[in-house]
Amino acid sequence: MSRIPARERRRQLVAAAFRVIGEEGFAAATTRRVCAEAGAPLAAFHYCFASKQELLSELTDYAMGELEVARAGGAVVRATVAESLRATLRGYWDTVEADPNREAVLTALTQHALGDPALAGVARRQYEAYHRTARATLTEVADGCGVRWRLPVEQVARMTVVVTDGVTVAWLVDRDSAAAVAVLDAFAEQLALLAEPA
Amino acid sequence: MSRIPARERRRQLVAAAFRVIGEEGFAAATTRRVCAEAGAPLAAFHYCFASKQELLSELTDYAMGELEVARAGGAVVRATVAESLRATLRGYWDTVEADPNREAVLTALTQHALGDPALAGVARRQYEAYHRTARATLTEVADGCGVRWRLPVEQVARMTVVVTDGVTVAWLVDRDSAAAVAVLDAFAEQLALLAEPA
DNA sequence: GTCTATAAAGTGATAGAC
DNA sequence: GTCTATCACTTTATAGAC
Repeated sequence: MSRIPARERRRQLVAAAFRVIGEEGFAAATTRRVCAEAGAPLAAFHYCFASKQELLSELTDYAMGELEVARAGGAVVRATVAESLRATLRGYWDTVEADPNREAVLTALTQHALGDPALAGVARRQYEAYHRTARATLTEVADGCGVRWRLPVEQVARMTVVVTDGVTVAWLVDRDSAAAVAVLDAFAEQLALLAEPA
Repeated sequence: MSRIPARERRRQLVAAAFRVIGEEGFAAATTRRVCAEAGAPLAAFHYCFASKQELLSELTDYAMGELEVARAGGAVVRATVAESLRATLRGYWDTVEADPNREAVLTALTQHALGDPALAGVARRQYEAYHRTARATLTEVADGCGVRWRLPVEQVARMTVVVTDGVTVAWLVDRDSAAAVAVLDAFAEQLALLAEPA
């Protein structure tokens, strides 16, 4: 019938798993459910992936890639550091609200990886990517505003990841957007105090 | 054989589920695995609980109770607000490091509840409890130090939950205790700036 | 109340026809 | 390569002996 290349099938299945987990949670992502979502027969699964774990591993890469696309142009430079940080964090927030499922998938993957020793490295790589992104963005903002961080940028980056991650999870639970933005704005002001003229 | 009251059996099974999820992740918590962990036969499960979901619901209450016990005497009052907040947050952190599995279970339950509409209320209640606890602790600290919060205490509480939750998840992933404490200390200083003389 | 044994449904993974 | 049909196993949940 439809002669779809395996490469393309893989992509479809990963994207389908992404949607299923985002909308119905990790437990719903059975091979059957994923194949149905992709419009593929069940058997397609195992001639595209050696195992379900292989799909999950590729899914993590895919989700991180989606993240990188969404976060592109992360740093925003304005007149002051405080304003720049606020705009940057609001930019982050727009990417969350634009696609909440992506965040739900990422937190689900983290959680799953925590329980599975075979995937422990996956969660670590995920957070290292978060930290790397935050570090780059913070450096860009500081450079653009002609300031430097009073603390090691690694530490400021971790604070930022902690806050964005925490805000996101809290929002996934109660969907209180106003509260989320208020926290991010307050954090932007506090972060600005950690900068000094270069 | 062992004539154990159902009430006690329930307690044992909930505690067993708690341990299994904490150590091996949510997916490992099958009825079999939980019963084995509790030293109970498989059939014990269904004359203690109508369904697995009933256990999970009770488990959430149990975990929240454990949390309340661990966090008892949360507020610490010292000479200054900054010192008080730092001591209080470090007290929080001690409870995390003393029993990391409790936190792992709570994040796993949150994650699971996010995907299951039938349990959406569970996650919300969980976070409401977090916010309530944070609000009470922050109020206690402010009163003890003779200051008041510049922002509505609800917002300061949400900031605190965001940070503690974020720090905890990041630590569950990479177990970097020094980084966790550094973030909490920095946050304590920043929070102190949100207080003014009463 | 307590257990062994088993049912009924769902799971990841394959065999084998086309 | 692609699919139908099915395997081997695990899951939640029950029956029925003691």
